[in-house]
Amino acid sequence: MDVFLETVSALNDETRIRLLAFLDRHGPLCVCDLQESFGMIQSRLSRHLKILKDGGFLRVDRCGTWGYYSIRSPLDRFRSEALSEIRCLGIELPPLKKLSETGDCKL
Amino acid sequence: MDVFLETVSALNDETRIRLLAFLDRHGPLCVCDLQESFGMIQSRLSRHLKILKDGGFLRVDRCGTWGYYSIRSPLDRFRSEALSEIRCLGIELPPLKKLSETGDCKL
DNA sequence: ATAATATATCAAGATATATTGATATTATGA
DNA sequence: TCATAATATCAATATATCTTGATATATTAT
Repeated sequence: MDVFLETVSALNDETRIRLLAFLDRHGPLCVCDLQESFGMIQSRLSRHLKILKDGGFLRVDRCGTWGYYSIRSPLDRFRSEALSEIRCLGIELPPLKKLSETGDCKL
Repeated sequence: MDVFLETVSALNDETRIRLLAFLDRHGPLCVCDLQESFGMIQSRLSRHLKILKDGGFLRVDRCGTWGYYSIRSPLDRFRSEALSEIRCLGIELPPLKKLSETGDCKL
């Protein structure tokens, strides 16, 4: 029950749905990229990304001081169905503004 | 986005998850049956049932003064997958205490 | 018509979640 | 080592949701 509720409550926020849609479209991004793209302050993004990660939707690849967030793969049936729903919503997303470089990190 | 959020937030409550599991198991029940089975006050149940109905999970069949709630059928993919998850949670449910009678109503 | 029953809705207080600004942590480069 | 940059966490406030008791609506029985 707790795990399911954690998954559901991760979905229960418009900001997080938009972040999922954005990461689904633009692949691994770090907090500063999202900060620039969405015009949100860093602590807000960091918090929502943690909730999405704990909810089983995202993975993080650390690369020095950068943390690259991306959709976890494979997703289980429920989370994957949730992502399909989100794809079908036709959400308007901001343009990607990428500041970070992957350098020699393997993503 | 609004419809999806309404669906997700309907799932985002332990009481409602238990109600879904209970109605899934025991078929159409009215508020007074659930009140007796769960030992909850009527206004609380009525509110949660409305949220589940608005979220697309339940239907209501009126039968005089009784309102019989049951899982809507067919459910779309996402809601159906959510219900599957709930079935797999192995939630402990209270025993059914049925007060109402369907009489000549067609359920 | 009146009383009794089932349900829905409302208002107030309690609890949870989101947002912000400040601070802490960690890694990189001079 | 020291300064800088990216990220995470904390504390305070704002906002949303849940619970409860009271009231309103609607149907049935007397």
